[in-house]
Amino acid sequence: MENYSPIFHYSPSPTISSAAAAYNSPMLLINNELQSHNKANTSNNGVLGLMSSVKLAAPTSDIVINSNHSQGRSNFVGTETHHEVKSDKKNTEKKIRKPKFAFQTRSQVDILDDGYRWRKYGQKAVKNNKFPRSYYRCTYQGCNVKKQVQRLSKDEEIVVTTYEGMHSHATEKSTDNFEHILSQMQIYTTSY
DNA sequence: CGTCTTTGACCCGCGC
DNA sequence: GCGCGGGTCAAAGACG
Repeated sequence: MENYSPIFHYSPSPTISSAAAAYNSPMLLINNELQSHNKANTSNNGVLGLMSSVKLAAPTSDIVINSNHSQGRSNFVGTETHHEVKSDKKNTEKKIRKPKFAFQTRSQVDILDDGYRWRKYGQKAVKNNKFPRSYYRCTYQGCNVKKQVQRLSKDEEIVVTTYEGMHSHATEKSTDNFEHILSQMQIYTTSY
């Protein structure tokens, strides 16, 4: 697999979408023209039907972002979960909760470029799913953000990307397209 | 040669 | 306690 392509041409934008900014969470660039690896023949313009249906989901949710386009196809549903993590290995059983943020995306490529650099550190077969789940960590020094990428076996075009943690740095790339999408989103918060 | 992926082993929590 | 499933580590290999 290749590295992330450094070529990104999103037009500059002065503002950051409120949703992603609120979470201080990685911004998903819903734009896969940069998916240079050829898992699927990306001979089209790189849209790959991504924009047609984007969803966000997670097993447990605190925050749900949902937006239904008038055509009923631009579905954008987001959930943020909190994951308990031990801060120390010893008796400091201080479990801190890390925010989790899962995107469910209809795409033929597994890896959605969100502007950050990720290093893959694991891959596991998932039960009841013929596709493996991949584990990535942000390579920025001191940034401990992780993400998981998983394709549903129910619907092979659905890719679930789960972010965990908050980036301590900015992306190197513009987040324009995502902002455009997020501008159409509504945010619903639910408490559990 | 440095960076990143691959992949089996290992660890840990949880349910039985 | 044991087995299973999910998550991580780390050595080895691939690649630019």
